[in-house]
Amino acid sequence: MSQAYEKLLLEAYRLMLAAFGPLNWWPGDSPWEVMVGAILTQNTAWSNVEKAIINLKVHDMLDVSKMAATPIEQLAQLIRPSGYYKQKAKKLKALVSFFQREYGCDIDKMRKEELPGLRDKLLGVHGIGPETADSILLYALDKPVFVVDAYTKRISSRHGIIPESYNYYQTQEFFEMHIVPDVALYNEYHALIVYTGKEFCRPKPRCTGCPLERFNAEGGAKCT
DNA sequence: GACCAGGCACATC
DNA sequence: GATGTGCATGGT
Repeated sequence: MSQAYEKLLLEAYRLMLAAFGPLNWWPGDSPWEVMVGAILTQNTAWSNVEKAIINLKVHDMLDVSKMAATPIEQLAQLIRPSGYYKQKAKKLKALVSFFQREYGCDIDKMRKEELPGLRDKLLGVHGIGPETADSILLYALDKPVFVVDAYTKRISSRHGIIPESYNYYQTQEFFEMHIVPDVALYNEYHALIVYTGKEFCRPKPRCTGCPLERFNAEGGAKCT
């Protein structure tokens, strides 16, 4: 483990936490709601996901067996505000089947499973890719997995911490290599990155006021 | 009206 | 294994 990167990443965390945190993620009342939210938020603003989840709740559809019994077209209409609604309805159905088949809808049974295997099983479900799998592992199942998203890559590459060319797994390995595996820490770290990214690290950057401005100078890299 | 949002599956090379 | 494309709503 590189001491320098360890220190750098903890300092970035400290700065973001001082500015915004703690954020107490994931916004959801139950592990199942977290899993559903993880699908719905794919490439979508969370405000739109909230509308879809409210629809599900109002129709008493945030329930595994009821979701299973509901026609996919009806499910799709309920989640329409979250965008890509036909695809996401199919993905939710796949998640429901998986949760029923593998765990009998028992979240504790799922939580007891070991990491490499559990992750691979999630990745085998239609609609669950690396980020969705890791979000579920960390935020619904309390596994010490560092979640990488567009903001994670953008922020860390703009600050010169990782090369822009790093893919999901290279980025994840870097963070997990330099930050001690701790569920609460990984939880808050990812939340802070997303929050900071939303505010200050958009594709067309305007980084004034970013809590990592001081970090720029110290790290020798600019958020351009 | 353009751009963006807490990706993924699938086709193609 | 890397790269390109379709998917869709709602806020700024």
